[in-house]
Amino acid sequence: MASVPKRPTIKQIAEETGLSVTAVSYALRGERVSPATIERVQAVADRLGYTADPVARALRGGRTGTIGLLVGSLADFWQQTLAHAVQRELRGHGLHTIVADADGDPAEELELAARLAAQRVDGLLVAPIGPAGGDWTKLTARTPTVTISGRLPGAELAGEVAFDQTAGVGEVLRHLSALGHRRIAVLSWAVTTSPDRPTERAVREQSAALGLDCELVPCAYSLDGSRPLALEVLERPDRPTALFCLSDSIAYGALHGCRELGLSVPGDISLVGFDDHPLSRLIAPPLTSVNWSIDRTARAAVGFLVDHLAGEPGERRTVIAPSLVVRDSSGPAPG
Amino acid sequence: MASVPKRPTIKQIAEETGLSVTAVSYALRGERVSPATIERVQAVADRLGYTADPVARALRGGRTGTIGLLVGSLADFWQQTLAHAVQRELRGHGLHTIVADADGDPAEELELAARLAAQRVDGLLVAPIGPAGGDWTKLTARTPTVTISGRLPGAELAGEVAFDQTAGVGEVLRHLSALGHRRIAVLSWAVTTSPDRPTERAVREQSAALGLDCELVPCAYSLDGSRPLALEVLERPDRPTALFCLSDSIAYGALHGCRELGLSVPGDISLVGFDDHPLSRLIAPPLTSVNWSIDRTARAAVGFLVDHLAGEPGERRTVIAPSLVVRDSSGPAPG
DNA sequence: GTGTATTGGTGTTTCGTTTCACTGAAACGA
DNA sequence: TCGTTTCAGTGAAACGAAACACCAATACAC
Repeated sequence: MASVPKRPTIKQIAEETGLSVTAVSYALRGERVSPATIERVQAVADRLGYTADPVARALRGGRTGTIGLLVGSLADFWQQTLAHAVQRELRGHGLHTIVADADGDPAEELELAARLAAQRVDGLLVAPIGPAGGDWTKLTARTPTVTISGRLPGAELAGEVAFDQTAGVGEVLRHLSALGHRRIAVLSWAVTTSPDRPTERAVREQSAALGLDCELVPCAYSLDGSRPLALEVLERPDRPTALFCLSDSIAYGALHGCRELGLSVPGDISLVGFDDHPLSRLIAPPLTSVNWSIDRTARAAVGFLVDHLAGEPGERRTVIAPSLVVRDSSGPAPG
Repeated sequence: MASVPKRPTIKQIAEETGLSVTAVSYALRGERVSPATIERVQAVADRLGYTADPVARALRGGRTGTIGLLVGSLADFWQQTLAHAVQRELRGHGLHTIVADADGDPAEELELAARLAAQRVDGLLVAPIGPAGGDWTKLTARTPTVTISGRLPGAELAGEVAFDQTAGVGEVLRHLSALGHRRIAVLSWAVTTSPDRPTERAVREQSAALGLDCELVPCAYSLDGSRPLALEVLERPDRPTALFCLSDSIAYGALHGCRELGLSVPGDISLVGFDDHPLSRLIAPPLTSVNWSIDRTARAAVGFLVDHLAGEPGERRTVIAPSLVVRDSSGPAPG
C-alpha cells in the first residue's frame, strides 16, 4: 500500500516557521501575535494547504460550525424538501449541516440524534416523524435543540417550530364537508394511533362538530408504504368518498392505488394531501393539499438555533399557519 | 445557566470500578481482560449510559463507523432519492451516514467532501452534479472514495458506479427520432457546456448519426431553476418539437413552463426525462424517462466501499444500464 | 527446579488543537 | 531611573479514547 500523505498539522507549521505551536495557533486566528508573524504563518499555512482539524478542535471543546439535522425519514418528500431548505438556510449563516435519517423508525431517532451530538455539532434540528420515543432530557440539556413539528419526551428546547395542525385539519374537513363528503378516511403517517396526538384529536373533534364520519387509518410515511394501505381502504364495500392523507407522500401512494383500481379522482373519490409538495401541482389530477411554507419553517428553525447560540434571549416558538390549496383532486361527493 | 451534565467518560467508569482506564477500554471491547471484569465494567457502563465518544476515538485514529455522502444538490429529486437509498443500504451494513449538500455549486463539492473527511468518516460516497472542480488527489488518497456518476479530477478511487449515458441518450434519441422529431433541445443540468463530457458527446455524436438537429442548453439542476430556461426555449419562434431533459427535476420545471404557455404535451411538444423519479408516473402527462435503478446504484456504491474497507481485492467498477420507460409525455412530432 | 508462555492487568504516550499561566523584553509616564 | 503595562511569545495541561510497552503472578513443559 502506498504511503498516504497525512494532512498538514499545526505542528508542521510551527517547525517550518520556527515558532511554537501556541504562537501558530494564535496567529492563525490573528490574535495576540505580531502582524509580521501572522503573515509568515499564513504564508506557510497556505502553501501547505492547512486547515484546522475539526475533530481535534471539537475534542478540546468549542464550536464546530456544524449543525446536525435529524429527519424522521428521508423517504418522505416533505422531509426531503425540508432537508434541503434547512441546509441552504444554515449555509446562509456560515454553518454546515450534516443530515441523519432515522428511516421511519421512531426508536432510532434518539440514538441517531445522540450520535450527531457526539460528533460535536453546535446544535440540533430535529424533525421527527410520528411520536418520538425515549428520554431526550440529557441530550437536549447538552446540545441546543430546536424541534420542527413534533415533541420530544423530556426535551428542554432551544426553540420550537410548530404547525397549526388543528387549523389545517379544520380547513380540509370543512372543504370536504362543503363538497358533500360524509364518509372520510384519514391516512396518517403514524404507524400506530394515539388518541391524544394533536392531529388525531383535531380530526376527532372537528369531524364530530361537522357531523362527519372520519376513520383514522394508521399508515406509513412513504409512497410505497402507503399504497397497500390505501388499497385496503379503497377495496372495502363501504368505501369512503374522500381520502384525507396527512402527507403528500401518502397521497401519492393513494393516488397510485386509485389508478390501479380504476377509480376516478375526484369522480369516484376525492383526495387531499397535507404538505403541498412542489410536484403536487404537476401530478394528475393536481393535488388539493395544505401548504405549510417550508421556507418559513426552515428560516424560523435555523433562526431560533442561531439566536440561541449567539446567547440572545427571547421567545423561541412559532406556529406555522396552514393554507389550503384547492386543486382538482377534490370534488363533489359522488351519488 | 444551569450546570450541564457531561456525558460519561471512560475515566468515570474506571473510577467507579477501581480499574485503570486502559482496562476499561479493553473490557468495553471484550478483549484481554477476565470475563468477571468485563461484566463488572459493562454493568457500570450501562448504568451510566456510557457510549464511546466518537470524536476522541476518531482523533486517535481508527474506524468511526460513519460514511460521508456528498451530493451535488439535495434540490434535485434524483439525488434526494439516492440519499435515502444510500442511507438505508449503509444501515444494512451497520454503518451510519452523514449527508452533505453542495447545493448545486460544483466549487463547493471538494471543500465539503474535505470537511466530511476531516470529520473522520471511514469512507466517502460522492455523487457530484455537473463537472466537479478542484484537485481530489490528496483527499481520495487519504479517504476511500466511491463516485456515483461523475469523475473527480485527480481522484484515486476505491470504486466507481457509472451510468451508461451513451446508451441512455441513444435510447431517448432513437425514440424521439422514431416519433418523427428532428429539432430537439437538450436541457442539461450543467451550468456550462463542456464538449468532452460523455453525455454531451453522446448527444452530439448520436444526433448527428440520426440526422437530428439537437441543441444543448445549459440549464440548472432544480425545478425552479429550470423553468425560466425552459420558457426561454419554448418561446422561440423556431421552437423545437421535443425537449430532452437530462434530469427529471428539469423535466418537471419544463412541464411547468409548457403549462404556463398553454402548450400541450405531447401534442405541441414532447418531453422526456432522465431519472424516472417515482413521481414521474403520477404527473400529467406521465413522463417518459430513462430509469437507472437507484437501488442497484446504491447497493453497488455501498458494496464497493464496504469491500474496500474490508480489504478485499477486486474490480470495483460497474456500469448501470439505462432502461427507457415510455409513457405519455412523448408522442409524434406535430405537423 | 528452572525456563517460558499466558493471563490480567497498569502507566504513559499519542492524536491535533486550544488555552491558561507564565516570562523576557520593550515602552512608557513620572 | 524606577515601577508598571503591554507586547510577543513559550510550556504544559486538557479534551477522551486507544494502544504500546511493561510487569507481576500464575501455569505449564521438560
